Amino acid sequence: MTDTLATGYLQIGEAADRAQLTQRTLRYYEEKGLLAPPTRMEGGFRLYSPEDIERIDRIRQMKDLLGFSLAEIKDMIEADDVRLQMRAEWRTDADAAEKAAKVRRAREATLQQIAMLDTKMEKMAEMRRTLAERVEKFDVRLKQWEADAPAPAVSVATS
Amino acid sequence: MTDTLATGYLQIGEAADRAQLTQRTLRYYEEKGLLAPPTRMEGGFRLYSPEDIERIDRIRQMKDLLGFSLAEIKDMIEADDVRLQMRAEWRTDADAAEKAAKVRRAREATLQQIAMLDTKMEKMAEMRRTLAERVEKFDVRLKQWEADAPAPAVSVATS
DNA sequence: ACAAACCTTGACGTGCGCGTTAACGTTGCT
DNA sequence: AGCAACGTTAACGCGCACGTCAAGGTTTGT
Repeated sequence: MTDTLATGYLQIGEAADRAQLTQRTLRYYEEKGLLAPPTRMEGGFRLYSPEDIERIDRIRQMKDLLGFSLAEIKDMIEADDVRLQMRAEWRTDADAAEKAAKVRRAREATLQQIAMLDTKMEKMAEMRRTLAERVEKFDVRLKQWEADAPAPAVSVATS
Repeated sequence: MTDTLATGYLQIGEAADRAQLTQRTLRYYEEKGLLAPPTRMEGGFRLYSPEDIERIDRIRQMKDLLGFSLAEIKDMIEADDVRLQMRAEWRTDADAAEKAAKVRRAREATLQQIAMLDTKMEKMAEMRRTLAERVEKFDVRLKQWEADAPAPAVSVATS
């Protein structure tokens, strides 16, 4: 229960608990290159920075939401790498326009992710419409069969 | 290339092609109870009705869109069963209010599916917002580093 | 100094969602 | 009747995403 060096760094147990994942999963993600190797204590214990924690949460989010493979997710979070590097390593502007190119690529990748989110959401909206129609047809059938309903009608927004 | 009995019935090959799945996958879905055993020709060849085809497509849609397990999808399409039964077996109203109960359960299930779609879409919208913000931050960084951009700015809707 | 809690790296096991032969039967056309 | 195209079941295999020991090292509190 120690706060792990007073800073926001966490050992793998706490990190796993907070992300609703297991330690095994975090190590596995590291193996697969989804997570950068975190810093370690002298004894070898992993120490996850707040940025690491943030990234872990984003991975879980993408996994739960989109249902992609880890390989696909790995590709998608390259943009995330750049963003996290911007936070830390950025005043170390040794090389010049090379980083700008990186940022541009990250920008493009993010735009593509937005586009794919849009198409997914559009398809889900379509699915929602057909489901709502279906509910209304059920309602019609039910009112057709019986005059009095035990539960009052619950309205469903039709698009 | 024969039209398979002039009606809309399809053999497994054609059915698989249209749904962008393999024959193996269709048989597997049948094994797992996602697909009802279709009618057969005298020799044992599977014949999928238009309703079967429709259902196959819905399963694929759900798999691609939601990223659920087949077991979860199986639960979700119980409501679909009722709907398809309404089309065919429904003038055979031998038992009375028992079917009404079925319809009510299907209705409830469909409502729950709509609710889960809504929460998923909300989360995706949130993700979209953070991605859009991220793009803008990239843009700021880029304009900060260079005065002229080779590609003109592409606007991203902010929520 | 010692124990309890926490961590480490292997390495093997597991469930899912199919892919892939193998061996064989059916259909449709000529 | 024969052949190509299409289908059948059964069984084994495989990659993914971890779960689950095993055997040992580290940290922390007392």
